[in-house]
Amino acid sequence: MRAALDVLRGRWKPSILWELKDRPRRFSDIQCALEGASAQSLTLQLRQLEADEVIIRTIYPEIPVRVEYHLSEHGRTLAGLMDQLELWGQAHLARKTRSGGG
Amino acid sequence: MRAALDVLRGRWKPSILWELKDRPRRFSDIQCALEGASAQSLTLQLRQLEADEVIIRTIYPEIPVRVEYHLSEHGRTLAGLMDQLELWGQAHLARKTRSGGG
DNA sequence: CCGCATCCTTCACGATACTG
DNA sequence: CAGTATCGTGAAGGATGCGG
Repeated sequence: MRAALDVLRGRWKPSILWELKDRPRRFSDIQCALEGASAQSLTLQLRQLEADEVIIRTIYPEIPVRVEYHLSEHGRTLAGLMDQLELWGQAHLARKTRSGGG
Repeated sequence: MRAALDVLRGRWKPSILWELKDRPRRFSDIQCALEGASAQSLTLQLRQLEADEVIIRTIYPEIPVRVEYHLSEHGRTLAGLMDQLELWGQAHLARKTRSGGG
């Protein structure tokens, strides 16, 4: 439990997994999708996820250089949980709407 | 997604859900189980979870007073995810062991 | 385009003292 | 036993400037 929380520790980690869930993404794609995250934070958290073998980083030595991130098999199972978490979030919002609006 | 992350935001929230997963717990029980959490932090996070209707607070006006917390139905589904997260954490630790041990 | 180093702000958490 | 108010700490994150 502690270990899992540690892997997810960070403002953007869950969202990063969410973004990589269906397809690989470029650095700038992720930054755009996570509107509000600075390049510095993103890089750091990306590196940590990579160190935890949750995501894989691929460099394409083109000009300009292109870098893509995708989930490892290990990371895919974790992203699946993010999926469920998102569903729970939707139910939670629906509940709050009823509570606040009615 | 954002909504779900917001509900879980806090050092001890996931662990609190974890503790309440199977049975109701008293304030001091939780504080003991989460060894390292101060009463102040615990109170705050408990209140927030209560505001999000994830947990329910029950006061027994005995002497000394007794307070119990238990999951709402809504919270139970979230705690279920914590359960899965814990399983993932175990797999992750096993992987790291292999990685570290060679 | 990608990534890193540095500086600064934010804020969540912990320790303490006190109430009922 | 449970909860509240206040103060201090430290880590996480954001802005900026530079290099490949």
